Amino acid sequence: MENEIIKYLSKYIPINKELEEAIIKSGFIKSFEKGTLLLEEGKISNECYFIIKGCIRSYYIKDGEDKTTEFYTEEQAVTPSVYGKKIPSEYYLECVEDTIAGVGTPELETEMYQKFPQIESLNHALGEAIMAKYVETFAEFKMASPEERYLNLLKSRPDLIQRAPQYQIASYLGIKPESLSRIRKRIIKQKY
Amino acid sequence: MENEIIKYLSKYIPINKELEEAIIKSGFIKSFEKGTLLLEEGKISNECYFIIKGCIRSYYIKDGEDKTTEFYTEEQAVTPSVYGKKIPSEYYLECVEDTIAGVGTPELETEMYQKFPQIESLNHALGEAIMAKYVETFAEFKMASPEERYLNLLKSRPDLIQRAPQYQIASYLGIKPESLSRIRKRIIKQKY
DNA sequence: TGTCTTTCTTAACTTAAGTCAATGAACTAA
DNA sequence: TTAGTTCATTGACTTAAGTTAAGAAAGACA
Repeated sequence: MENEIIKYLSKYIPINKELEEAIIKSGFIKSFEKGTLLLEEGKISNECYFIIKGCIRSYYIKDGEDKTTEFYTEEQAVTPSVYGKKIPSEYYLECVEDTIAGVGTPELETEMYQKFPQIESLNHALGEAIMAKYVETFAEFKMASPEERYLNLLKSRPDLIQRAPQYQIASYLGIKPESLSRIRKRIIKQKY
Repeated sequence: MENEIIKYLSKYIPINKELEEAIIKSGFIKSFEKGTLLLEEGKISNECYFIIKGCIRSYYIKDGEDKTTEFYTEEQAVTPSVYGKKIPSEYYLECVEDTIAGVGTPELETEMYQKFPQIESLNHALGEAIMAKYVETFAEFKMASPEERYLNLLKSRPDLIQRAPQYQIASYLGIKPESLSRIRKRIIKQKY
């Protein structure tokens, strides 16, 4: 499993043996059971995650309802907005499946930046790429109707629809579960 | 006007005289008339902007309609998703008002990073803060109804409603101009 | 295997957004 | 100042999402 993360990172920067060993030996790769809460509302966060295998979602509880705002899957980084700060989180992070992830802390980060300054450049470049993609996702979301959003999701992340329950997908699309159910019905009808 | 940008940057990193002068002398601060297209669909982008005064919006033209996806105002950075890459843009950038902005290029960035490595750390920290805020904005958008989105905007960026025409605000909120008009009417009624 | 719980679907009804078309208001430019 | 344009509002109508409630299907677990 360490191999996967090395393979992924080497897409972005050259990784030599020394760096590779440092990453593996740091022992920062952990596994979590489905349903594990990695972060809760009101709690402080000192960990960020890089998913090697599995799925994590972020959700708010608003008006008693569970509102999923993001799904993170393989090769995605999960950085709580309050990570490393001393303010309480407004949302939850939950493992949707059994999940294996690299776990980062501010201390580990600082240590790694000092030993391997190239990592800060990597993080910078990576961050910009993620930001650009995210801005695009938001734009698409705004421009689309609920039905179009579902069709977009089917194209861009078809696996998600299998991996997460429908009521979570619904709030992720900004609609109610009943509406998603009807949208699915409508789409199937139109096909035949 | 150079003062404003120095004042802003010094919120994030200490800026000494030498760095301050380098920024000012680089002559990268320019002004644009209202209506100026800073980027067009299909064109390559080699510039990013930091707004000192004014307002820039990004919009797509989809199904013949103008869809505003973002408004950028004072102290915000505008980095086209294709900035510095050799792929054509999918959207437009337009000055909503007369605008004064710092204009960056990949060359200038590289030069500055070499002369003042602290800038890369600044950019990294800044980028993370912007990302965190953006993720939150997206989450709020998903959880809110069109009416709530408008009320949120009234609270968070009341100036925008004065500065940009309503049809642009409407698509920014993910709705049609007619609906925004009715939402406004509804809100006024409820007040009295 | 059968029970309990959670999730999904369906139906009837309400509410609000989309659409189309017309009018009114505000802004531009000759 | 007026004619032309763009933008905002309104009305009538259509469509789809929200709401509430009930029942079916699927999963979890003893």
